[in-house]
Amino acid sequence: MIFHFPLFSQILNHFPSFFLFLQTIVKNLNHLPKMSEYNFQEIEKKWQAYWEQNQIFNAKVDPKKPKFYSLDMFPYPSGAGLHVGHPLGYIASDIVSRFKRLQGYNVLHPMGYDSFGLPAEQYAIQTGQHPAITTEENIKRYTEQLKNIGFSFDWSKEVRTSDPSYYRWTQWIFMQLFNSYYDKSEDKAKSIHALIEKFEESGNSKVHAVCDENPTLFSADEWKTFPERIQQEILLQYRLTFLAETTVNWCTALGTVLSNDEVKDGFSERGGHRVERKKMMQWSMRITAYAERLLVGLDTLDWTDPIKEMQRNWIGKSIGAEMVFQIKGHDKEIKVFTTRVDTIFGVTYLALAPEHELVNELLTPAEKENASAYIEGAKNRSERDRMSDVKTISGAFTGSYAINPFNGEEIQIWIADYVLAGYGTGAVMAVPAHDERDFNFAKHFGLEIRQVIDGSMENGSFPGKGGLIINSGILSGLWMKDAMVKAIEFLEEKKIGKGKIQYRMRDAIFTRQRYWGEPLPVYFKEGLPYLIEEKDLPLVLPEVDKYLPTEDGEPPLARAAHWTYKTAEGEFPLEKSTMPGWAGSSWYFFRYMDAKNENKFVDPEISKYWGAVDLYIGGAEHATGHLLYSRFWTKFLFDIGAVGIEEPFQKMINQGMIQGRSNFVYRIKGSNTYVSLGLIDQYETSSIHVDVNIVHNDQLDIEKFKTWRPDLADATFILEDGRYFCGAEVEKMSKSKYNVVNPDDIIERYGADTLRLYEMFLGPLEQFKPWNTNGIDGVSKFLKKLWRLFQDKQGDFGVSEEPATQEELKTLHKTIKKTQEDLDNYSFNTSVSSFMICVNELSALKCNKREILTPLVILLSPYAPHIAEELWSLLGHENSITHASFPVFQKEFLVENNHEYPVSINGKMRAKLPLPLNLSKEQIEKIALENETVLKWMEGKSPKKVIVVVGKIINIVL
RNA sequence: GCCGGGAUGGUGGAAUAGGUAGACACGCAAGACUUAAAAUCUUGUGAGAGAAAUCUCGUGCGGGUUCGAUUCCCGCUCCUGGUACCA
Repeated sequence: MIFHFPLFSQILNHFPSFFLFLQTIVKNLNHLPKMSEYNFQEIEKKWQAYWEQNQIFNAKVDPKKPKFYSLDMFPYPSGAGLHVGHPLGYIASDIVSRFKRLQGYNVLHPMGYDSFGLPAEQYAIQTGQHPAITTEENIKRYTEQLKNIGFSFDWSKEVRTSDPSYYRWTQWIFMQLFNSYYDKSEDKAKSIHALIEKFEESGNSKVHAVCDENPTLFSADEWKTFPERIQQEILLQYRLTFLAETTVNWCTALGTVLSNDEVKDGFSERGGHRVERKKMMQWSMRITAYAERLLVGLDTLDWTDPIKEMQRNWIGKSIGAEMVFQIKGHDKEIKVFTTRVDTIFGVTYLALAPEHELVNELLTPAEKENASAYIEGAKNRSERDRMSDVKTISGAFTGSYAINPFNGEEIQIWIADYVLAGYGTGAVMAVPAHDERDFNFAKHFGLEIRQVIDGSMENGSFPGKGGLIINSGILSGLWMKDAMVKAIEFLEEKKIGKGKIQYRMRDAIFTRQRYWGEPLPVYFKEGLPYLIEEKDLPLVLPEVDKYLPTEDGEPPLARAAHWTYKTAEGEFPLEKSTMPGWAGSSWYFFRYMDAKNENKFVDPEISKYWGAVDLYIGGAEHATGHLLYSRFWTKFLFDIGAVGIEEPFQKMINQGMIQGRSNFVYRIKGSNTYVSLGLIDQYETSSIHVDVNIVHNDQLDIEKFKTWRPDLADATFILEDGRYFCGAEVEKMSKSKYNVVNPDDIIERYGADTLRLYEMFLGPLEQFKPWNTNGIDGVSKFLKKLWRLFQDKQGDFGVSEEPATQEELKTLHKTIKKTQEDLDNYSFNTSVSSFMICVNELSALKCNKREILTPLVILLSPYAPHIAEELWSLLGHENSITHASFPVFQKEFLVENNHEYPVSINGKMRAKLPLPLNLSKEQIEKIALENETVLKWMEGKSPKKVIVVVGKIINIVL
């Protein structure tokens, strides 16, 4: 406000404000803190700058303090910026982080960016803009938005997966995987050199290691005579990351490999081009080596059961047996995996996947034409298509027969696309009587159905688990379990099979034919892969003229001018594929600990101190991808001694997505007239999305609406009570639905503290819920009310030094207790309520005592840190409130002497009796039965039973 | 299909070792302050009946256990997330 020299009359007119003005001058002279109305914009800027300048949240290793590592899933910085749904989890973890600091923990709370990814590449293809530039801009925007919310992130530890100083270590980890194999006897990854030593000593027949199917056996002498080429080929069968032929969805028109999601009915989702299943050399990670440890490890984790269950299903352990069937008139055999070897006498046919290696050989001339056509058709359907189409039963007879080794019976061999090439052996022994799919198939093609477990076949097939085996030769009369054991004994005795554990999980493909990803530190000599030298890391992504594949279908890196590697032996081509999105995100939680280290991916001493993540917050959509890969890499890094923990995320919470809430206006068809919601049934209207930011409490801001789009300038309205009400619906938050709410707008209007409180107040963290800005006034009012507690009658800062009353202390300690309990349960929404109750009660008590307000401000500081810092400093503290201690709950303030007993008569609450808590059951009963209201309800009857629960309730049964 | 999660006022939600359903907010209504508005404050607000006291009903639906059920058990309906022929 600008101050003019006022005329006397004006002074009189503005007497109160002039008086205040003088008073402010006086206060300033006395160096008393001055206080105006709650100006969140000024306060929030001030404290955000203070935190940054003073490095308040910089986490340093401190062995004297207990540590707490609180982590958010880092975002992909998209071009659209943050919407109001993104920070939900970040706010929750920030509250926990700040709370833990108050409890004396040394807290590591970092943030960074998962900045390799498709959208930036897609944008680059369209515009020619280098993805690094787009990414940089997006990160800048994200960081700015995040900083506005006042998170206590330690920004000095920021990581970006697309930064060469970061991905050199992603490449380094890849190299370690390349240089390792999985030793089954020791159940851990070991150096490939140890394997070479074993080969030199005794060949590979005694090696117990995870490797490709059917490795060729060799002796030590043979190994030594192999040329390097052969040796390298063999080693590749053992390395934890390896090159292998994999079937991919190849789209010639796009010149690229597509994911299953991108293929619909054999055509690309984008563009609708033909997609074929093609075998391609791809890098893979032997995650299957860790299947059992990934499964068992789940038991040690504090995650929700649904997430653990999803991982268990994904790993998909099944215990069964593998056995071979001889083929009639053929020297080859068919290997099958089954979990129900007990039903072997019920097998009436074998079914092979269309991709099975033997199918073509098995076709007899009579069946050839029909079956070949079937195979061709099935091949070009993606696995997902085949699996989602359960109802259509299809298959073709090969004309060949297999022999059941248990009874010598001849059974037909069929080709069926319900059998998947990628699981087990790609061949199934079909038992129609006890497997639903086999049953449907057998019925469809009129094959025999033979029952071998006692029970009724009325409802078709039945699994008969635990049942009695019948019609089964040597197994007849046994219970399922015993039959399994006996059958496996038989197989092993005859050397035609063995007990086997099968996992559904497959090795993870590790290459993408894309530009914007980490280059693999690999070059090729005579077609075989070799690692570049460690001193040459990082292998920096080269510049290319276009971000598209080459004309002959090579990945974009093939466009780079000199994509080669020089060694003493010459210059060799480098790998042209890049790493997948999950590479960088599988270990970032380690890098945060020691983000600037140039010699190691993390210093062992530092990683030992911070250990595992104590609280990980993120969406459940990463349940099987990111969380499984991170666990895999952590276990590997543990095996090679690079880190000290086997599980990265001890505790995890999955926040629910925030959905959008769209608003609609209703236009009368063929006009520019809009009808308010309550009147739409009187007109023929069409509903149109309207920007939620020009609607408040479902009432349209008509002036803003008219300027929203040029065609609306002359719109007319049919109102209800002079107001225009909009319709609403919950949908995904997206630009096209005009329901995106930007945190920056909320912060500008209400402040970051209000945003933080409101996001928490919205409901339980895990729950899916729509964002609705209606209601934000409640928390905004709450903060203003809190502010007023610190103001005296003149509106200046003023707190009383008087000791607090019992009632005031009770209010405070009730809130301390609740806040602490809620934080332990991650129930943030109820904490906000309890703060409101507390401030309401203190306002009613007109309490402005330092003894109460100081601890209250600390309680609030994790939720609303800016206002808390400001009040804290007004209370005379020099230090940040971050360094304060969480108030100690004292239960003596909550001790009650009386309880208002609800009196129920026949289960219905009829009266209330305030009684001292020290009364006995008998005394309470006596008083209750003499009470006037109670007597009225008893209508002169005598009670059958009186239940008294001391401190709770009285129930009288008539 | 299978495996999770859920359903409570006009709205978001609260309350589970079984013990007063609807805390806290939003919205709405009335009032105070104000020349006026904003802001702020006060009161009311599950539904139905009644002038009122008060009564009846009420936590998706139908049963059950219990003195007492939003909470536990059985059977449904609907919504939602995951997964998809895994032999």
